[in-house]
Order: sequence, then structure tokens, then C-alpha cells
Amino acid sequence: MGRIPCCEKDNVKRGQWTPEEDNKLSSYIAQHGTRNWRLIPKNAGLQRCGKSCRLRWTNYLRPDLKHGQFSDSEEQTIVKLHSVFGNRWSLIAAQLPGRTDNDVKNHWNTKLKKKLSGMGIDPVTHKPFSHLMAEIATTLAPPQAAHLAEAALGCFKDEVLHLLTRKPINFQGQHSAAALGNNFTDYINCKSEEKDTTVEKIKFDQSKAIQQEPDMMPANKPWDSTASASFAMPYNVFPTMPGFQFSPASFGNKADASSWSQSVCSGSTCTAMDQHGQPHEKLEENGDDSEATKEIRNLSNIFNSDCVVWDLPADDLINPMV
DNA sequence: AAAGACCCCAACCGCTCTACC
DNA sequence: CGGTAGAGCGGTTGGGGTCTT
Repeated sequence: MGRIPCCEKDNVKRGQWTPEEDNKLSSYIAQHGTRNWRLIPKNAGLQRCGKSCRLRWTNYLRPDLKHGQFSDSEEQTIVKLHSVFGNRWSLIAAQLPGRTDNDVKNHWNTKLKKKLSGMGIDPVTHKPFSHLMAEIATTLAPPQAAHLAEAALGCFKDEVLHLLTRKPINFQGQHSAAALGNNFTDYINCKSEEKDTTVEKIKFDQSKAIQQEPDMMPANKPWDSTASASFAMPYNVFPTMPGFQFSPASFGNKADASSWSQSVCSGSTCTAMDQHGQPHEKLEENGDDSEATKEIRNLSNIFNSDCVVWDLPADDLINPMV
């Protein structure tokens, strides 16, 4: 059973594309456009699956694509948008002209995740590791805290292992939220040997956000837009733990009307909160609106809210979410 | 110099969504 | 309204290049 394959797999070539195949596909699309991918390989004289042709075109051959390295500003945009949308690569790529979702995804997985981990920031939650540990300690009593801390560490064990085995990182001052709290320039200076400007800028954003939070959890309120104006992000602390769903109510706080009370995204999922701080189930619910419509509305709330959710003004977005 | 480890990224897989009949 | 095909999406894989030992 299952879905009918998009093509006869036996008669279809797979693997790397040759320049000849690229030429055939490009010239065919230049003449006839991209309607009906199933017919394109047949008409273009290619022994390829239509899906393979579509991917080759959208990810590589399209004339408007950039193929070079990601710039610092592109990396910053990815990090910022990832903190909001999670692994919604197509949404993120839509804000980066000339970049595909595949590009963004690959760059994230191979470079940016490690950069963030190297800075002591969890690439899933975009929070400093120390913050996560503090939250565990303040939210739960032992022994649950110990178990959850162990599980949380397991979430980024690959990055930690990478750091331990490949790139020793100077964590001085980095694992202490108190050290981060009062002076972000100290925080940056403690790793002054690091030349990567992107890393510095990301650190600046992170430390600034932390600086604006006067105390550690639970006093800080991630759903309070004023407390994390510069680098607000969804504070879903344990996104990979079954049954653990962040909501303002879980910290005994009544939800306000900030952006984060409406949308909490993490990892590959995006969970919307209703006005009472209760999570919708993956944006699926009854009502007239389609899921996409609701999601876009949620996004537009973020981008168009009176408060600046993060230092990426709505005007700067290539594709405003409206 | 050679072998193994690691990295990167193009391509594939399978699922979901949407449009159309 | 249900079925089907096309398209889009995110996760994963595989192979070639580079680095390390």
C-alpha cells in the first residue's frame, strides 16, 4: 500500500546530475516553464524523476540562486529567524534572497549549530546552556531536575562532544548567567581571540537579551516582550521531552498579549498558544480558517506588533508575513 | 604516502498539503 | 465529498573532498 510513486523507479537515473542533464533541463524550462514536473523529464529527454528535476531546478539551476558563502548578515538572519520559527527552513529561506531551504538547512546543520554550541548556546532553544540548567533547577525539585538535566544535555550531546573532542572552548564566564548578566562586553571580551564577527554579533544579541532579564527564572518572563525585546525567542525549554510543553501557565504566570503568548516554536514543530496561554495542537483546530491562514496571522502578529520582537524590523523582511 | 576520520552539500525519501476532477 | 496527482516541506543519506594521524 502507500502512495503511488511519482515515477517508475526502475527506468529513472539517480544520483549526481551531469552538465548535459543540467543543460537539457535548463533549456527546456527556459522554453516551456515549470508547469507539470512529471512531464518535464519526458519532454526534455531526461531519464529522471519529475521530482528529481524539480529539486535540481529549485535548489541548483534556478538563475536567481546564490551559490557562494553565507554572509554574516545572512547568518544572523538565519539564527534570529530560527529562534522564532524553528526548523521551518522554507520560511527562513524566504527571507534570504537567492537561498533555498536546502541551503539554509545545510548551513544550519553544518555550521551555525556548531557556532551556537561553541558559544554555549543551545541551538534548539537559543538559550545559554547555563540558563537551561538554571531553569531545570528552579522549575523542578530533585530528583526530576537531575533526570531532566541529563536528558537536556543529551539533546545537544553531539555538539558538546564535538566541542570536547575537536575545539576546546573557553567557557570562562559563559556558563554563569550572573557573569553574563551585567556586562555583555566582558562576556565578549572573554573570548576576544575569536575573530568571527557573526559569532560576536550573535553573542551580543544573546547577552543583551539576558542583560535585560533582571533575574533568573522564574522571575524573568519570556512571554513579556519588554523583558526580551532584542532577542526574544520561544522559551520552550525541553522541546524533545515528551509531555513537557511550555506555557506561561506552567510557570504560574498569567499570559499577557505579547507575541510569545501566541506562538511558541521550537525544533521542527511550531505550537500556537491561544489567548489564555493554552497550546493549540499543532495549529490544528476547528474553525473556518485554514491552518496556513492562522499561522500567517500568528506570524504577522509577531512581525507587526507594536513592540519590536527582535532587532529585525518588519520592514527589513524580504517577504513580510502578511 | 596512505588510511581513516571528518565535513559538506546535493540529492533522495516519505509525509503532508492543496488543487482539481 | 472523496480520490488522486502535483507540489512543497523537513529529515536523512551518501559520496566526494579535505583533514588528521
